[in-house]
Amino acid sequence: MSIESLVTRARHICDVNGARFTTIREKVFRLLADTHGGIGAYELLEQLKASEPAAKPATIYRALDFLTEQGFIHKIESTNAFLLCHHFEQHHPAQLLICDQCGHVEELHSSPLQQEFVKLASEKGFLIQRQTVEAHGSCQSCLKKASND
Amino acid sequence: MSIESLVTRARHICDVNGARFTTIREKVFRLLADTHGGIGAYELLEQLKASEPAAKPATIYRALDFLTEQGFIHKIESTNAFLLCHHFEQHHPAQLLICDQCGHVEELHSSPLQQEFVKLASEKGFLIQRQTVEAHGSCQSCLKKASND
DNA sequence: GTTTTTTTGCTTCAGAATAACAAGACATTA
DNA sequence: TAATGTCTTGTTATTCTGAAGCAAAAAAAC
Repeated sequence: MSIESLVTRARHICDVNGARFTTIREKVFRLLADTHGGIGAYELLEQLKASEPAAKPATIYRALDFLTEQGFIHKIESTNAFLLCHHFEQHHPAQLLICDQCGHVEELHSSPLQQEFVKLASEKGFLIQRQTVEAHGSCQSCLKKASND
Repeated sequence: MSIESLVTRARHICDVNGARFTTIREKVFRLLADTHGGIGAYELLEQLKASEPAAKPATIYRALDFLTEQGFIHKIESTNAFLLCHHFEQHHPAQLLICDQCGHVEELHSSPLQQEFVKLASEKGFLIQRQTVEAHGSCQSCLKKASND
């Protein structure tokens, strides 16, 4: 999936939603798209400053808020990082597998897990509005590397 | 479950582990036990200062680190808060239901959900070492209240 | 073309967490 | 019990994360 294609899709969704995909928002979107794993707000800010020297923390956080509202990104709560979602056509809960060795993050959308969680909550009379499901550990390629040592 | 009973159990586990349940650690433990939901480190610090005026952020964070190592508390990643666990005899992954209305947090330990997550990860070749499973929404009693309006 | 809404610029501040080093308390064992 | 080593706490500073508030600018609506 090329960055340009992601940008085009994002722009289209903004049009539909009557939201404005401004220059700054697009730049932050592209920076996120260039990142293979999650990236912190302040690291994003450093990168944004290359083309927007006046950028301040509020600049980034406002862009991140916007991108979150549009469903373009997920926040990784356990690391305070942000991750571009590649399937943002509809909002969806996700499960994240975060590799502590290489930093790679894999995004999953398991219905069984999702349903199990909702069911579990409803048994307690709890209505889920949003959720955070994250695992830390080792990804396949890091496990392979480790076993070769 | 009374606070004294929790303290006794915690002290016993520390003895077994050869860890020291010092005054400060016990005080922080008790403050956590007095809280019905999660509580932030700095709010905890404010409360601790009542009996330990010299306490500083490091005081709290060190105590929290210790209590985490012993398995006495969970961190709520999505709110940067800490929660006393009432079943700390063995370390275990937990699922948290966090009510955004009243702040109540319910801790669950569902094996099916747990197993589903591990299975899902292993299908991707991912080995889970620790996890964060949190839901935000409305608890039963808040839903009931809302329906009476 | 004026008004209204949204976005951005800018400063400040609050909350969260760690680093580094000194000082004190505790445990060990000689 | 005195000396030693380890663990815990005191203290200061600093970094990271995130939000609040208000003015200026840009875009949309009328």
